[in-house]
Amino acid sequence: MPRTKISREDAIERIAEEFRRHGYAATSVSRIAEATGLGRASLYHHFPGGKEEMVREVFRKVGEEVGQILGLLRAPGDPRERILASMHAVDRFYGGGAKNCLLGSMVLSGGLDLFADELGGAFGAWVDALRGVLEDAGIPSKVAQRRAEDAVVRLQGALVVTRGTRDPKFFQRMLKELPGNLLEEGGA
Amino acid sequence: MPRTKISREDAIERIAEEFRRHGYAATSVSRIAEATGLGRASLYHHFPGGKEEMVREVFRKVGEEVGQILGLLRAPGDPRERILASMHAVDRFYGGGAKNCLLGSMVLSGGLDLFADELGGAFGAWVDALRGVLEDAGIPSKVAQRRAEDAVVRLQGALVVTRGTRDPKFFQRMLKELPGNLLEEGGA
DNA sequence: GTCTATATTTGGATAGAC
DNA sequence: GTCTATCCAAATATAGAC
Repeated sequence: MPRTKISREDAIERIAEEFRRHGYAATSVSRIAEATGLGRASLYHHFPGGKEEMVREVFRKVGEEVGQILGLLRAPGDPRERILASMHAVDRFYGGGAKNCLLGSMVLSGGLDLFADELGGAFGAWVDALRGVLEDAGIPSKVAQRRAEDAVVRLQGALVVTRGTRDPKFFQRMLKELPGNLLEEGGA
Repeated sequence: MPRTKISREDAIERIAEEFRRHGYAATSVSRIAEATGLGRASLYHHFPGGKEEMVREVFRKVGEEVGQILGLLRAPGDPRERILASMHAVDRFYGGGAKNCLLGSMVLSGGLDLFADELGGAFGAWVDALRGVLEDAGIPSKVAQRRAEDAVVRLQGALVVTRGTRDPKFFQRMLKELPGNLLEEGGA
């Protein structure tokens, strides 16, 4: 049998799910121990910095995954195809709406004070990548910026409402309509 | 001088602000004591049920305020005027984007388990009131429902992003554009 | 109604055996 | 790497004097 019951990356993945579900403050180390099956003391062996190191590692891992999605937007190729590919990735990333957004959770759960800069930067990275692909589609920079911001707002809102109502339709619909909203001919 | 330093309703208002800012789990009774100037033991005198009663009272009060706003939507009169009046009220209610949505906070901060039904119902009440005013404006029921849901999603998203980026423009813009989005001629 | 003091529990974190 | 035991701080909550 393996030395460790669970790999570090798998543990971080489970910890991430706890933070997404319950927010920063409500996620106790005991809870994390249960979720990972690792025992409190073992957790401190793997993450000597305690809860703060755990959440930092979660940010790092989630950041990498988001980076993959943004990479799809930045890749060469037809803008519409890039957007559709990224939407597909977003769907998987959020488990079809079942998973919360870590950013949103942290914003509303006491984690904001600790990670204010990271949070602001993450929202900005999304907007920048979306604006870039829209510019590639020939959309003027100012319009592209506005639509990109609107898309991020809708994504966040759909996740919150989906979770609050426990009805995934809000997330699913938003995902389906976003490409059209982003690329439409109209002025706004 | 008055018997009490602060009225019950004023205290609840301040407690609400703490829950909005920090979420349920991160809002300690000590923090509430500071925010209200009431002292921990006094708080338990006013709210024998402790933290849970405090948050219930907050829900009740915020619910009343939201009821006022929804009343503007349900009132007789020109639909556009009713929407504009409610948007103005929403602006005040959220302090121009400075105040978080209690619903959103509770959804992501450990309060969800305790108040799942209330939360779902509150989102539904918003959608129903908005759909009603749009139907009064002659918009078909199905389209009205969809636009109403979209408006609630945008509102929640704008509040999250505004708070995460500490830039009120997301909220302000959403508020300004919502009446047009709701009433536009187009198909969606 | 408010205060001091305190009981009780939980959470974060560490030490040291294995 | 994991475990038991433990420390310490903070949090919820209560008792009782004023």
